[in-house]
Amino acid sequence: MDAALDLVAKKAPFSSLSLREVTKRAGVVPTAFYRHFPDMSALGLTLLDESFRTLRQMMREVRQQELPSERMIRGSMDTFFTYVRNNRNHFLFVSKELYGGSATMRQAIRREIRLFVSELAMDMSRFPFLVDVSAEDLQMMASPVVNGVVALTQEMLELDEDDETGQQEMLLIAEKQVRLIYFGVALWRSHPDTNT
Amino acid sequence: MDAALDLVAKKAPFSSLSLREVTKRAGVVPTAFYRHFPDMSALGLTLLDESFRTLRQMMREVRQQELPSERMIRGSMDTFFTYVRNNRNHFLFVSKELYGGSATMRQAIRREIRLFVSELAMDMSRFPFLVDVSAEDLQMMASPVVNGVVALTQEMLELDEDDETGQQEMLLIAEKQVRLIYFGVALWRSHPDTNT
DNA sequence: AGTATTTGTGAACAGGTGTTGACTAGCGCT
DNA sequence: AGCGCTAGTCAACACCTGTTCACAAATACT
Repeated sequence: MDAALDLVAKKAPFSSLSLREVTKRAGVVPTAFYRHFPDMSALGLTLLDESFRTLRQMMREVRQQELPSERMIRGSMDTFFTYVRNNRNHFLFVSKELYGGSATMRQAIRREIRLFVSELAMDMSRFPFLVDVSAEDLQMMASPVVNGVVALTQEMLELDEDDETGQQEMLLIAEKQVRLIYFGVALWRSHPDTNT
Repeated sequence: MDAALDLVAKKAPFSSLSLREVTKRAGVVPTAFYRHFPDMSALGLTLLDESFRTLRQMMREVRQQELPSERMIRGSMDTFFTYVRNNRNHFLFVSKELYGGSATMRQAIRREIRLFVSELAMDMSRFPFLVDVSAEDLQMMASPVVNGVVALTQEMLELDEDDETGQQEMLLIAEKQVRLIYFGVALWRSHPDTNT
Protein backbone atom coordinates (compact mmCIF):
# COMPACT_ATOMS: atom_id res chain seq x y z
CA MET A 1 0.00 0.00 0.00
CA ASP A 2 2.82 2.39 0.82
CA ALA A 3 4.44 1.54 -2.49
CA ALA A 4 1.27 2.42 -4.37
CA LEU A 5 0.91 5.71 -2.53
CA ASP A 6 4.52 6.56 -3.26
CA LEU A 7 4.07 5.94 -6.95
CA VAL A 8 0.88 7.95 -7.11
CA ALA A 9 2.52 10.80 -5.24
CA LYS A 10 5.49 11.16 -7.52
CA LYS A 11 4.19 9.81 -10.80
CA ALA A 12 1.02 8.81 -12.53
CA PRO A 13 -2.55 8.61 -11.23
CA PHE A 14 -3.58 5.35 -9.66
CA SER A 15 -5.53 4.15 -12.68
CA SER A 16 -2.44 4.13 -14.85
CA LEU A 17 -0.47 2.17 -12.29
CA SER A 18 0.41 -1.41 -13.06
CA LEU A 19 0.34 -4.30 -10.68
CA ARG A 20 3.91 -5.14 -11.50
CA GLU A 21 5.08 -1.61 -10.88
CA VAL A 22 3.58 -1.64 -7.41
CA THR A 23 5.05 -5.00 -6.48
CA LYS A 24 8.44 -4.00 -7.81
CA ARG A 25 8.34 -0.87 -5.69
CA ALA A 26 7.34 -2.93 -2.69
CA GLY A 27 10.38 -5.16 -3.28
CA VAL A 28 8.30 -8.20 -3.93
CA VAL A 29 7.59 -10.50 -6.83
CA PRO A 30 4.43 -9.72 -8.85
CA THR A 31 2.54 -12.83 -7.85
CA ALA A 32 2.82 -11.95 -4.18
CA PHE A 33 0.29 -9.20 -4.84
CA TYR A 34 -2.54 -11.70 -4.98
CA ARG A 35 -1.86 -12.74 -1.39
CA HIS A 36 -3.21 -9.37 -0.27
CA PHE A 37 -5.62 -8.13 -2.92
CA PRO A 38 -7.55 -9.89 -5.66
CA ASP A 39 -7.29 -6.88 -7.88
CA MET A 40 -5.77 -3.46 -8.35
CA SER A 41 -9.15 -1.85 -7.85
CA ALA A 42 -9.39 -3.62 -4.50
CA LEU A 43 -6.12 -2.01 -3.51
CA GLY A 44 -7.60 1.33 -4.51
CA LEU A 45 -10.68 0.92 -2.38
CA THR A 46 -8.60 -0.14 0.61
CA LEU A 47 -6.36 2.88 0.16
CA LEU A 48 -9.43 5.09 0.03
CA ASP A 49 -10.80 3.64 3.22
CA GLU A 50 -7.49 4.10 4.98
CA SER A 51 -7.44 7.72 3.84
CA PHE A 52 -10.75 8.67 5.37
CA ARG A 53 -11.25 6.42 8.37
CA THR A 54 -8.99 8.14 10.85
CA LEU A 55 -9.93 11.55 9.47
CA ARG A 56 -13.61 10.97 10.17
CA GLN A 57 -12.78 10.02 13.72
CA MET A 58 -10.63 13.09 14.30
CA MET A 59 -13.26 15.43 12.94
CA ARG A 60 -15.85 13.85 15.17
CA GLU A 61 -13.71 14.39 18.21
CA VAL A 62 -13.17 18.05 17.36
CA ARG A 63 -16.86 18.51 16.92
CA GLN A 64 -17.70 16.91 20.24
CA GLN A 65 -15.80 19.55 22.12
CA GLU A 66 -18.87 21.73 21.71
CA LEU A 67 -16.99 24.96 21.28
CA PRO A 68 -18.74 28.27 20.60
CA SER A 69 -19.84 28.57 17.00
CA GLU A 70 -17.07 30.44 15.24
CA ARG A 71 -14.29 28.75 17.13
CA MET A 72 -15.62 25.39 16.07
CA ILE A 73 -15.45 26.19 12.38
CA ARG A 74 -11.94 27.46 12.80
CA GLY A 75 -10.94 24.43 14.82
CA SER A 76 -12.40 22.03 12.30
CA MET A 77 -10.57 23.68 9.47
CA ASP A 78 -7.31 23.63 11.37
CA THR A 79 -7.45 19.97 12.29
CA PHE A 80 -8.52 19.10 8.78
CA PHE A 81 -5.63 20.85 7.11
CA THR A 82 -2.98 19.61 9.52
CA TYR A 83 -4.33 16.12 8.92
CA VAL A 84 -4.00 16.66 5.19
CA ARG A 85 -0.43 17.82 5.65
CA ASN A 86 0.44 14.79 7.74
CA ASN A 87 -1.11 12.42 5.24
CA ARG A 88 -0.03 14.15 2.08
CA ASN A 89 0.28 11.06 -0.07
CA HIS A 90 -3.13 9.79 0.88
CA PHE A 91 -4.75 13.00 -0.22
CA LEU A 92 -2.74 13.22 -3.39
CA PHE A 93 -4.24 9.86 -4.11
CA VAL A 94 -7.76 10.91 -3.20
CA SER A 95 -7.49 14.15 -5.11
CA LYS A 96 -6.56 12.38 -8.31
CA GLU A 97 -9.24 9.77 -7.89
CA LEU A 98 -12.06 12.25 -7.23
CA TYR A 99 -12.59 12.88 -10.93
CA GLY A 100 -10.12 10.56 -12.59
CA GLY A 101 -10.88 7.29 -10.87
CA SER A 102 -13.32 4.52 -11.54
CA ALA A 103 -17.03 5.10 -11.10
CA THR A 104 -17.23 3.32 -7.75
CA MET A 105 -14.17 5.18 -6.51
CA ARG A 106 -15.61 8.56 -7.42
CA GLN A 107 -18.92 7.73 -5.80
CA ALA A 108 -17.23 6.70 -2.60
CA ILE A 109 -15.26 9.93 -2.35
CA ARG A 110 -18.23 12.11 -3.15
CA ARG A 111 -20.25 10.33 -0.51
CA GLU A 112 -17.53 11.22 1.97
CA ILE A 113 -17.66 14.86 0.93
CA ARG A 114 -21.42 15.00 1.20
CA LEU A 115 -21.03 13.66 4.70
CA PHE A 116 -18.86 16.62 5.59
CA VAL A 117 -21.46 18.99 4.20
CA SER A 118 -24.18 17.39 6.29
CA GLU A 119 -22.17 17.52 9.47
CA LEU A 120 -21.22 21.13 8.88
CA ALA A 121 -24.88 21.92 8.29
CA MET A 122 -25.71 20.27 11.60
CA ASP A 123 -23.12 22.36 13.36
CA MET A 124 -24.49 25.49 11.76
CA SER A 125 -27.99 24.63 12.91
CA ARG A 126 -26.80 25.22 16.46
CA PHE A 127 -25.65 28.75 15.72
CA PRO A 128 -27.96 31.16 17.54
CA PHE A 129 -28.75 33.25 14.48
CA LEU A 130 -29.49 30.22 12.29
CA VAL A 131 -31.84 28.22 14.53
CA ASP A 132 -34.90 28.65 12.32
CA VAL A 133 -33.35 28.18 8.88
CA SER A 134 -34.64 25.19 6.97
CA ALA A 135 -32.40 22.13 6.78
CA GLU A 136 -32.36 22.48 3.04
CA ASP A 137 -31.06 26.03 3.16
CA LEU A 138 -28.44 25.07 5.72
CA GLN A 139 -27.23 22.37 3.41
CA MET A 140 -27.04 24.92 0.64
CA MET A 141 -25.01 27.26 2.81
CA ALA A 142 -22.65 24.56 3.98
CA SER A 143 -21.78 23.21 0.57
CA PRO A 144 -19.92 26.26 -0.74
CA VAL A 145 -17.79 26.19 2.39
CA VAL A 146 -16.90 22.57 1.84
CA ASN A 147 -16.38 23.25 -1.86
CA GLY A 148 -13.89 25.86 -0.90
CA VAL A 149 -12.09 23.52 1.46
CA VAL A 150 -11.88 20.83 -1.20
CA ALA A 151 -10.58 23.28 -3.78
CA LEU A 152 -8.08 24.67 -1.31
CA THR A 153 -6.90 21.21 -0.36
CA GLN A 154 -6.16 20.40 -3.96
CA GLU A 155 -4.34 23.67 -4.48
CA MET A 156 -2.24 23.09 -1.40
CA LEU A 157 -1.31 19.65 -2.62
CA GLU A 158 -0.11 21.31 -5.79
CA LEU A 159 2.37 23.29 -3.72
CA ASP A 160 5.74 22.01 -2.70
CA GLU A 161 5.66 19.97 0.45
CA ASP A 162 7.78 22.37 2.48
CA ASP A 163 6.55 25.69 1.14
CA GLU A 164 5.44 26.90 4.54
CA THR A 165 4.73 30.50 3.62
CA GLY A 166 2.69 29.53 0.58
CA GLN A 167 0.52 27.25 2.64
CA GLN A 168 0.04 29.89 5.29
CA GLU A 169 -1.06 32.41 2.68
CA MET A 170 -3.56 29.96 1.31
CA LEU A 171 -5.02 29.34 4.74
CA LEU A 172 -5.49 33.06 5.23
CA ILE A 173 -7.28 33.42 1.93
CA ALA A 174 -9.44 30.44 2.77
CA GLU A 175 -10.38 31.96 6.09
CA LYS A 176 -11.40 35.20 4.42
CA GLN A 177 -13.50 33.34 1.90
CA VAL A 178 -15.27 31.37 4.59
CA ARG A 179 -15.99 34.56 6.46
CA LEU A 180 -17.35 36.03 3.26
CA ILE A 181 -19.85 33.23 3.03
CA TYR A 182 -20.86 33.68 6.64
CA PHE A 183 -21.48 37.32 5.99
CA GLY A 184 -23.68 36.23 3.13
CA VAL A 185 -25.58 33.91 5.41
CA ALA A 186 -26.18 36.69 7.88
CA LEU A 187 -27.54 39.02 5.22
CA TRP A 188 -29.56 36.19 3.74
CA ARG A 189 -31.26 35.89 7.08
CA SER A 190 -32.03 39.58 7.31
CA HIS A 191 -33.58 39.77 3.83
CA PRO A 192 -35.55 36.55 3.51
CA ASP A 193 -37.90 38.08 0.94
CA THR A 194 -35.32 38.03 -1.83
CA ASN A 195 -34.55 34.35 -1.55
CA THR A 196 -37.24 32.92 -3.75
CA MET B 1 -8.96 13.40 -31.52
CA ASP B 2 -12.62 12.42 -31.50
CA ALA B 3 -11.60 8.86 -30.83
CA ALA B 4 -9.58 9.90 -27.81
CA LEU B 5 -12.41 12.00 -26.44
CA ASP B 6 -14.83 9.13 -26.91
CA LEU B 7 -12.60 6.76 -25.01
CA VAL B 8 -12.07 9.23 -22.19
CA ALA B 9 -15.80 9.87 -21.97
CA LYS B 10 -16.86 6.27 -21.64
CA LYS B 11 -13.82 4.68 -20.11
CA ALA B 12 -10.56 5.50 -18.47
CA PRO B 13 -8.84 8.84 -17.88
CA PHE B 14 -6.60 10.09 -20.65
CA SER B 15 -3.37 9.12 -18.92
CA SER B 16 -4.29 5.44 -18.93
CA LEU B 17 -5.10 5.53 -22.61
CA SER B 18 -2.79 3.76 -25.02
CA LEU B 19 -1.73 5.00 -28.41
CA ARG B 20 -2.90 1.77 -29.98
CA GLU B 21 -6.30 2.01 -28.36
CA VAL B 22 -6.85 5.45 -29.80
CA THR B 23 -5.76 4.50 -33.30
CA LYS B 24 -7.90 1.38 -33.22
CA ARG B 25 -10.89 3.47 -32.23
CA ALA B 26 -10.11 5.87 -35.04
CA GLY B 27 -10.10 2.98 -37.48
CA VAL B 28 -6.48 3.42 -38.34
CA VAL B 29 -3.26 1.52 -37.94
CA PRO B 30 -1.10 2.48 -34.91
CA THR B 31 1.75 3.96 -36.89
CA ALA B 32 -0.59 6.45 -38.57
CA PHE B 33 -0.73 8.25 -35.23
CA TYR B 34 2.72 9.72 -35.75
CA ARG B 35 1.50 11.55 -38.85
CA HIS B 36 -0.48 13.83 -36.57
CA PHE B 37 1.19 13.89 -33.16
CA PRO B 38 4.68 13.04 -31.99
CA ASP B 39 3.38 11.83 -28.69
CA MET B 40 0.31 11.00 -26.66
CA SER B 41 0.92 13.99 -24.43
CA ALA B 42 0.93 16.20 -27.53
CA LEU B 43 -2.51 14.88 -28.33
CA GLY B 44 -3.57 15.78 -24.82
CA LEU B 45 -2.37 19.34 -25.06
CA THR B 46 -4.08 19.81 -28.42
CA LEU B 47 -7.30 18.45 -26.97
CA LEU B 48 -6.97 20.88 -24.11
CA ASP B 49 -6.48 23.81 -26.41
CA GLU B 50 -9.47 22.83 -28.48
CA SER B 51 -11.55 22.61 -25.32
CA PHE B 52 -10.88 26.15 -24.19
CA ARG B 53 -10.26 28.20 -27.29
CA THR B 54 -13.81 28.65 -28.50
CA LEU B 55 -15.04 28.95 -24.92
CA ARG B 56 -12.77 31.90 -24.23
CA GLN B 57 -14.05 33.63 -27.31
CA MET B 58 -17.68 33.07 -26.38
CA MET B 59 -17.20 34.38 -22.87
CA ARG B 60 -15.47 37.45 -24.20
CA GLU B 61 -18.39 38.19 -26.50
CA VAL B 62 -20.89 37.86 -23.68
CA ARG B 63 -18.85 40.20 -21.58
CA GLN B 64 -18.59 42.83 -24.29
CA GLN B 65 -22.34 43.25 -24.35
CA GLU B 66 -21.85 45.48 -21.32
CA LEU B 67 -25.03 44.47 -19.60
CA PRO B 68 -26.01 45.81 -16.18
CA SER B 69 -24.05 44.12 -13.41
CA GLU B 70 -26.24 41.29 -12.19
CA ARG B 71 -27.53 40.37 -15.62
CA MET B 72 -23.98 39.96 -16.79
CA ILE B 73 -23.12 37.39 -14.16
CA ARG B 74 -26.26 35.48 -14.96
CA GLY B 75 -25.59 35.68 -18.67
CA SER B 76 -22.01 34.49 -18.27
CA MET B 77 -23.08 31.51 -16.21
CA ASP B 78 -25.76 30.59 -18.70
CA THR B 79 -23.51 30.69 -21.73
CA PHE B 80 -20.84 28.82 -19.86
CA PHE B 81 -23.06 25.96 -18.84
CA THR B 82 -24.75 25.59 -22.21
CA TYR B 83 -21.29 25.49 -23.72
CA VAL B 84 -20.33 22.74 -21.32
CA ARG B 85 -23.44 20.79 -22.24
CA ASN B 86 -22.70 21.11 -25.93
CA ASN B 87 -19.10 20.02 -25.48
CA ARG B 88 -19.65 17.37 -22.87
CA ASN B 89 -16.80 15.11 -23.89
CA HIS B 90 -14.28 17.89 -23.92
CA PHE B 91 -15.10 18.82 -20.37
CA LEU B 92 -15.16 15.25 -19.20
CA PHE B 93 -11.63 15.21 -20.48
CA VAL B 94 -10.66 18.48 -18.83
CA SER B 95 -12.29 17.50 -15.57
CA LYS B 96 -10.29 14.31 -15.31
CA GLU B 97 -7.06 16.03 -16.26
CA LEU B 98 -7.38 18.88 -13.77
CA TYR B 99 -6.01 16.77 -10.95
CA GLY B 100 -5.18 13.48 -12.62
CA GLY B 101 -3.17 14.64 -15.58
CA SER B 102 0.47 15.37 -16.11
CA ALA B 103 2.07 18.37 -14.44
CA THR B 104 2.06 20.53 -17.55
CA MET B 105 -1.53 19.60 -18.26
CA ARG B 106 -2.66 20.56 -14.78
CA GLN B 107 -0.78 23.84 -14.91
CA ALA B 108 -2.40 24.73 -18.22
CA ILE B 109 -5.90 24.11 -16.92
CA ARG B 110 -5.32 25.99 -13.71
CA ARG B 111 -4.00 28.93 -15.66
CA GLU B 112 -7.23 28.91 -17.62
CA ILE B 113 -9.25 28.92 -14.41
CA ARG B 114 -7.22 31.76 -12.94
CA LEU B 115 -7.96 33.69 -16.09
CA PHE B 116 -11.66 33.33 -15.44
CA VAL B 117 -11.19 34.58 -11.90
CA SER B 118 -9.34 37.65 -13.10
CA GLU B 119 -11.92 38.50 -15.72
CA LEU B 120 -14.74 38.07 -13.24
CA ALA B 121 -12.90 40.34 -10.84
CA MET B 122 -12.61 42.94 -13.58
CA ASP B 123 -16.31 42.73 -14.23
CA MET B 124 -17.01 43.13 -10.55
CA SER B 125 -14.82 46.20 -10.38
CA ARG B 126 -17.40 47.95 -12.54
CA PHE B 127 -20.22 47.26 -10.13
CA PRO B 128 -21.27 50.57 -8.53
CA PHE B 129 -21.00 49.35 -4.97
CA LEU B 130 -17.55 47.82 -5.50
CA VAL B 131 -15.71 50.62 -7.23
CA ASP B 132 -13.30 51.28 -4.40
CA VAL B 133 -12.45 47.75 -3.34
CA SER B 134 -8.83 46.76 -3.78
CA ALA B 135 -7.97 44.54 -6.73
CA GLU B 136 -6.67 41.96 -4.33
CA ASP B 137 -9.94 41.77 -2.45
CA LEU B 138 -11.89 41.57 -5.68
CA GLN B 139 -9.79 38.63 -6.72
CA MET B 140 -10.52 37.02 -3.40
CA MET B 141 -14.24 37.54 -3.86
CA ALA B 142 -14.28 36.24 -7.40
CA SER B 143 -12.44 33.02 -6.72
CA PRO B 144 -15.12 31.34 -4.58
CA VAL B 145 -17.62 32.05 -7.33
CA VAL B 146 -15.41 30.40 -9.91
CA ASN B 147 -14.68 27.60 -7.48
CA GLY B 148 -18.38 26.99 -7.23
CA VAL B 149 -18.77 26.97 -10.99
CA VAL B 150 -15.94 24.49 -11.39
CA ALA B 151 -17.36 22.22 -8.72
CA LEU B 152 -20.81 22.46 -10.22
CA THR B 153 -19.48 21.67 -13.67
CA GLN B 154 -17.88 18.52 -12.42
CA GLU B 155 -21.03 17.48 -10.59
CA MET B 156 -23.13 18.08 -13.69
CA LEU B 157 -20.79 15.95 -15.74
CA GLU B 158 -21.34 13.19 -13.20
CA LEU B 159 -25.04 13.26 -14.05
CA ASP B 160 -26.57 11.41 -16.94
CA GLU B 161 -26.41 13.32 -20.19
CA ASP B 162 -30.16 13.65 -20.55
CA ASP B 163 -31.17 14.21 -16.94
CA GLU B 164 -32.77 17.57 -17.65
CA THR B 165 -34.44 18.04 -14.29
CA GLY B 166 -31.33 17.18 -12.35
CA GLN B 167 -29.31 19.72 -14.27
CA GLN B 168 -31.95 22.40 -13.79
CA GLU B 169 -31.96 21.77 -10.06
CA MET B 170 -28.21 22.13 -9.93
CA LEU B 171 -28.34 25.43 -11.77
CA LEU B 172 -30.86 26.75 -9.27
CA ILE B 173 -28.68 25.75 -6.35
CA ALA B 174 -25.67 27.31 -8.03
CA GLU B 175 -27.52 30.55 -8.52
CA LYS B 176 -28.49 30.66 -4.86
CA GLN B 177 -24.91 30.04 -3.83
CA VAL B 178 -23.62 32.79 -6.03
CA ARG B 179 -26.17 35.17 -4.61
CA LEU B 180 -25.07 34.13 -1.14
CA ILE B 181 -21.55 35.20 -1.92
CA TYR B 182 -22.73 38.51 -3.32
CA PHE B 183 -24.61 39.14 -0.12
CA GLY B 184 -21.39 38.45 1.68
CA VAL B 185 -19.58 40.95 -0.47
CA ALA B 186 -22.16 43.59 0.28
CA LEU B 187 -21.87 43.09 4.02
CA TRP B 188 -18.10 42.93 3.74
CA ARG B 189 -18.26 46.39 2.29
CA SER B 190 -20.42 47.74 5.09
CA HIS B 191 -18.19 46.38 7.89
CA PRO B 192 -14.66 46.94 6.64
CA ASP B 193 -13.27 47.05 10.18
CA THR B 194 -13.62 43.29 10.71
CA ASN B 195 -11.64 42.31 7.65
CA THR B 196 -8.15 42.43 9.02
C1' DA C 1 8.27 -29.33 18.83
C1' DG C 2 5.31 -29.95 15.24
C1' DT C 3 1.53 -28.78 12.55
C1' DA C 4 -1.20 -25.39 9.76
C1' DT C 5 -1.74 -21.21 7.71
C1' DT C 6 0.01 -17.33 5.75
C1' DT C 7 3.18 -15.01 2.68
C1' DG C 8 6.62 -15.04 -0.94
C1' DT C 9 9.07 -17.36 -5.11
C1' DG C 10 9.97 -18.98 -9.92
C1' DA C 11 8.86 -20.13 -14.48
C1' DA C 12 5.74 -19.67 -18.01
C1' DC C 13 1.71 -18.13 -20.90
C1' DA C 14 -0.78 -15.12 -24.21
C1' DG C 15 -1.45 -10.70 -25.26
C1' DG C 16 -0.86 -5.58 -25.29
C1' DT C 17 2.61 -1.67 -25.56
C1' DG C 18 5.59 2.18 -28.09
C1' DT C 19 8.45 2.88 -31.92
C1' DT C 20 11.51 1.80 -36.09
C1' DG C 21 11.82 1.71 -41.14
C1' DA C 22 10.70 1.04 -45.91
C1' DC C 23 6.83 1.21 -48.83
C1' DT C 24 2.27 2.86 -51.13
C1' DA C 25 -2.26 5.07 -52.00
C1' DG C 26 -4.50 9.59 -52.29
C1' DC C 27 -4.54 14.39 -52.78
C1' DG C 28 -3.48 19.30 -54.25
C1' DC C 29 -1.10 22.04 -57.39
C1' DT C 30 1.00 23.63 -61.40
C1' DA D 1 -0.29 14.71 -66.85
C1' DG D 2 2.99 14.60 -63.64
C1' DC D 3 5.40 16.10 -59.52
C1' DG D 4 5.36 16.39 -54.40
C1' DC D 5 3.52 16.02 -50.16
C1' DT D 6 0.40 14.16 -46.84
C1' DA D 7 -1.79 10.32 -44.62
C1' DG D 8 -2.06 5.49 -44.30
C1' DT D 9 -0.10 0.44 -44.39
C1' DC D 10 2.69 -3.66 -43.08
C1' DA D 11 6.10 -6.27 -40.63
C1' DA D 12 8.98 -6.50 -36.95
C1' DC D 13 11.45 -5.42 -32.51
C1' DA D 14 12.01 -5.51 -27.53
C1' DC D 15 9.49 -4.83 -23.67
C1' DC D 16 5.81 -4.69 -20.16
C1' DT D 17 1.31 -6.34 -18.87
C1' DG D 18 -2.08 -9.64 -15.83
C1' DT D 19 -2.62 -14.23 -14.30
C1' DT D 20 -1.85 -19.47 -13.74
C1' DC D 21 0.28 -23.06 -11.12
C1' DA D 22 3.24 -25.82 -8.22
C1' DC D 23 6.51 -25.13 -4.74
C1' DA D 24 9.32 -23.09 -0.63
C1' DA D 25 9.97 -20.16 3.31
C1' DA D 26 8.17 -17.97 7.30
C1' DT D 27 5.14 -17.31 10.81
C1' DA D 28 1.25 -18.42 14.26
C1' DC D 29 -0.82 -21.69 17.25
C1' DT D 30 -1.23 -25.37 20.42
